[in-house]
Amino acid sequence: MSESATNESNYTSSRYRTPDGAPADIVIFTITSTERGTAKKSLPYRELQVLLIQRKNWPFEGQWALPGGFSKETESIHESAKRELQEETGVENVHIEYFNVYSAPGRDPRGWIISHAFFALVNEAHLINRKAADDASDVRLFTVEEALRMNLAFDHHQILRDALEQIRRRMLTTTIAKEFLPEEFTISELYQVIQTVVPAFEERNFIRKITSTQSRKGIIEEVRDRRGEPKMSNKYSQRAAQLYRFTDAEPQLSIYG
Amino acid sequence: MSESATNESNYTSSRYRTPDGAPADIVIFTITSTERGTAKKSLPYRELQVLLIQRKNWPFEGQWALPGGFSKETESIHESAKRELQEETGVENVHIEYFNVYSAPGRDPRGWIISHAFFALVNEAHLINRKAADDASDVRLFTVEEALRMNLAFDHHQILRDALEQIRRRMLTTTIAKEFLPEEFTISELYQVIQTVVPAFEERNFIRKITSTQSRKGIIEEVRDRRGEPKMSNKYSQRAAQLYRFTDAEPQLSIYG
DNA sequence: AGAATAGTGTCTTTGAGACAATATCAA
DNA sequence: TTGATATTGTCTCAAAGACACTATTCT
Repeated sequence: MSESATNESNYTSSRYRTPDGAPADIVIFTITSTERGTAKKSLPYRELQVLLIQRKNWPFEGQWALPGGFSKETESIHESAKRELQEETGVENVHIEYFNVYSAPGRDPRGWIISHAFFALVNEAHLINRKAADDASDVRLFTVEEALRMNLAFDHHQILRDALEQIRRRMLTTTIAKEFLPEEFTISELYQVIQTVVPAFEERNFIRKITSTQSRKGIIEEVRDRRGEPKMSNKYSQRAAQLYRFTDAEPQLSIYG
Repeated sequence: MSESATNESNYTSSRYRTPDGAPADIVIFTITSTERGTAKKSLPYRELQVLLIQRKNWPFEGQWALPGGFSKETESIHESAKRELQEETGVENVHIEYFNVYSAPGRDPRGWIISHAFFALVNEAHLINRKAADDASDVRLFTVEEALRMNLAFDHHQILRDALEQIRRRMLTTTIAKEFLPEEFTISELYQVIQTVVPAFEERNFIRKITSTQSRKGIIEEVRDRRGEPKMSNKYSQRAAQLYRFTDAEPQLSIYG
C-alpha cells in the first residue's frame, strides 16, 4: 500500500470513505440420506442440501438468504465465519473454506458492505439435533436445485452458484468427500457421495481404479481388525462389502504428467 | 446476514465499529530471461521475480512491500486490483487472480484494515519500458528467494508465501504457463517455464507425455503455416524445434479417474 | 428363485518410465 | 567436428476401458 499519510501523528483514515462492514457469509452444505422403502437392504437416497435462513429485517425482509454476520475487529474473518457457523448449526471443527469476496458496488442497500464467502461441509449426523429443533422455524435445509430456483437476498444466488462450482471441483481434486462420510465407508458409499455432489461423475470401473493404489498413491486404504482380517460391512447389502478409510495422503495432481 | 436493524428508516451501520479500509495487494510475478554467454545458440537463464515497492510513509517507512491500495466504494475489489496493477506497471489485460483475504487483528498499525490479495502474471515483454524508467527508483523486481529473505512490511511475507504456493499449484493444474510464454513456443520453453516456477518439477519424457494428446486431451497443439506445413523455430538451437500453442481446452483433473 | 449389492476375469489398447540412439546445423 | 538442442526407437510393465460373469445372503 503506497497511499495516504506521512506519519503516525497526522494519520487519519477517516479522510477517506471507509466500508460499512465486512461480513462473512457461509454456504453450509450437507448430504441427507433417506431410506428407500424397499424390503431388502439397499443404498439410501442421497441429496445435496444447503442451509438458508429467512430474513426478519430490512433489507430483503422475508426473503431467504445465506447465514452470515458482520465480522468484528477483534477477530479474523475466518474466525468470524467459524463463530457464525457455530451459532447457526451448533457444530464446530468441521471443514470450512474461504472461496471468494463479493464487493460489487450496490450489492447491499445498507451501504458499502464487502462480503467474504465461505463454504462449510457438515455431516448430516451433526445436524440432527438442530433439524428437529428448528423444523418449523426460519432456518431450513433446501436442496441445491430448490435454492437455486429461489429469489435469494443480496447476491446470494451468485454466491451459491460459485460455492457449488467450488465444491464440485474440490470433490474431484481433493479428499473432501470424507467430510460427508463416516470414518469407515464402503466403495459404493464413496461413489454415491461423489455422484451426489457431481451428478456428471461416472466411472465404470470405479472400484478397480480407486483400489489400484499405484496410480492414486493410496488416498484410501482397507480397514482391518486387530487380527489383520479385512473389516467388512453389510449395512447396505446382503453380501458384505470391504470397509475403507481415507489415509492422510494428499493427492498431487498435474496436467503435465 | 441475520443481524441488525429492523427497517430502512432507523438503520444505521454506524452503531457498529466498521473497518478502516479494504485494500487490494498484488503479488506481481514475472519471469526474466537472460542470455547465457555461450557462443552457440542456447536456452536463456530464467528466473521468477516479484515486484516490490519501497514505502515512503508510516507505517513501515523505508521497508519494501507489495504494491496495493485502498479500494473505493465505486468499484469492486477486483476492479481496484486491476487499477492498481495498471498504475504500478502500466499493463492491462493480464492474468490477475484473487486468492485470499488477510484480516488478522493488528496486521496493520493504521487500524482495522482487511487486505485482499491477488497475484498477477506479467510477461517480461510488458515490463520492459517500465523497468528502464524506474531502474533506480523505489520500484524493483526481486527474485522470489531474495524477496522471501527480506523483512517485508505488514504481513506481506505471509502473503508472498501463499501467492507462491498458489501459482505453483496452478502452474501444474491449469494452463497459466501461457502467461509467461509467447503465443507460439517450443516444448523446451514450456518445460523451462514450468521448472522456473516449480523447481521440483521433473519429467523425463516430457515431450512424449505432453504430445500424447489422448491423455492430456489436447491442451496444446502444433502450429502449422498456411500450407499446412509444421511451423518450426530455431531460436534456441541449431536444429529447428516444432512450435506449439495452447488450445482453448481447459484441463479437467480428478483423483478418482 | 429373485433382488440388491459386491465384487472378479479377461481382453485390448494406451500410456508411463527408462535410456540409448539419432537428427540438425551453425560456428 | 563439436556442441547444443530436439527428437525418435525400443523395451517393459502398469493402467484404462469395456462388459460379461460370479459371489453373497436375505426374503
